[in-house]
Amino acid sequence: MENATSPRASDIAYDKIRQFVLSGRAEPGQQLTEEQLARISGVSRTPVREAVRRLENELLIVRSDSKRLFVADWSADDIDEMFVLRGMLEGHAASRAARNISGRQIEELGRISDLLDAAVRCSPPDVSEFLAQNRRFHEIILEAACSPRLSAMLPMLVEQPVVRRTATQYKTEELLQSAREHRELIAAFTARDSHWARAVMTSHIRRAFHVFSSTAKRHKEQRQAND
Amino acid sequence: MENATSPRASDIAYDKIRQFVLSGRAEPGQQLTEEQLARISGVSRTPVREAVRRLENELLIVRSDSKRLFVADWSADDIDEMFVLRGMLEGHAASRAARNISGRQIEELGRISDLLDAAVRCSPPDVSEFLAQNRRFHEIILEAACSPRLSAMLPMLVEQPVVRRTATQYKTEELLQSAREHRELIAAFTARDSHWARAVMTSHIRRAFHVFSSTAKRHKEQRQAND
DNA sequence: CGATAGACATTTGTATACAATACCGTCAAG
DNA sequence: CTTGACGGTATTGTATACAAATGTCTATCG
Repeated sequence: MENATSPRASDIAYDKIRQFVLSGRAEPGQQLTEEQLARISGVSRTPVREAVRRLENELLIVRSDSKRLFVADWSADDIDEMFVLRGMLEGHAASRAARNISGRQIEELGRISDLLDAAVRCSPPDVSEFLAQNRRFHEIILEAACSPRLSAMLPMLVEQPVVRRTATQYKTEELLQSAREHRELIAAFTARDSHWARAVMTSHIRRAFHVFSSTAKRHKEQRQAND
Repeated sequence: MENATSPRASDIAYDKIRQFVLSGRAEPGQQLTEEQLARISGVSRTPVREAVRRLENELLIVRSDSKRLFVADWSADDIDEMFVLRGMLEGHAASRAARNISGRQIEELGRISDLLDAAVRCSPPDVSEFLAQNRRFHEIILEAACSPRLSAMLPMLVEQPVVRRTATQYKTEELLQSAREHRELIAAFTARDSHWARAVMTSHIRRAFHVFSSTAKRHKEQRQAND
């Protein structure tokens, strides 16, 4: 089990800075100084630097030509590609998971799937609960995939702002479809069918992309209409 | 006094430690202490820690249950998967590159390809030169792919020991085939055919995998025969 | 004899001070 | 005006000292 409240100052810094960036309190492109981040997270610059390294690796923070820190700013192309890569890698993870997953893990996925259904079925749908369980679901698959490399690479493709923006825009029918896909994944795992699992997962991510990009477009149009 | 130029100490540490690990002076699974690494790289522990973070991210170094450092030890499955992921990601990079690559970059690839041919054709083939130019070739494609994410992820899949072990085992015919594939990639880029580029690249990596795994097997048999 | 608590040694984590470097406004020369 | 050199200021980089934690060994008790 993971320890959420880690005593390491560098982990505290990581969480706080990540939160700071993802919550939107920091503008994309804005400069960040180590000292400012140290103040925000309540520790000294040393652990902040370690945290920044990690965030930099996830491309949430970028370093300028020389060493100054800025909040990352993603282009439309960046986001498109994130989904493409996620499709490939999560598809691969699902494929591996289908070969390695334990009965216990499949049961766990079933329980989570029940919670997902519950979150969708109440009215209004509990999107935040849906997101939390969705994340757990994907984490278990990643774990079952038994690949340190995937575990290292996927976090940089599953940035919260995109995830959140996607799911908060789901209509109920879309959430239901998503829940159905989770069920189908479980079926593929139960059958130990790696091709099936890969295909379902790829399509799952791909659909999320289209939901995302259509709502992003709608948003943009609304912004332009307000000017 | 150590260095005429003044690159960052953390970069020096990164290079030295990486070298130390990859050169085989460090046994897989061996423990590394920060102080030892500081001695090796001639800087203090602070930059060493930053270097270690990077190497840890590339999975060249791993952290134990609690925070002690060890030289990574790859299983056969790890290596298999590295090649699978490389195939996917480099294939994707080639696909993107086919859409974005500039004329200048294609010319550059042509020049490198000439050097590759030259390295293969002399006798005995200059494997080390081949490797260097091969790396440049792939770097240019990665650059042309214009994807910070790919640029961040691929380094953790292209670990020198595997690359070196693969290429040093190439027979001349295999090197020639590799050079031919590079030419075909250039053709695909010139035609701006992203599907072609992806297919050639995927097959290129896949073939490297089989060369690698067959020679690894041969090595293992020889070792067993010696016992 | 085995288990275990506790002291000691080793290693990692953090804060701070100071050094090196990059940025930016100012001013002088062309 | 533009340009380029200069210097002050802000920011990052490094070393060191010390704190916290982890591992290990031994002595003692059951």
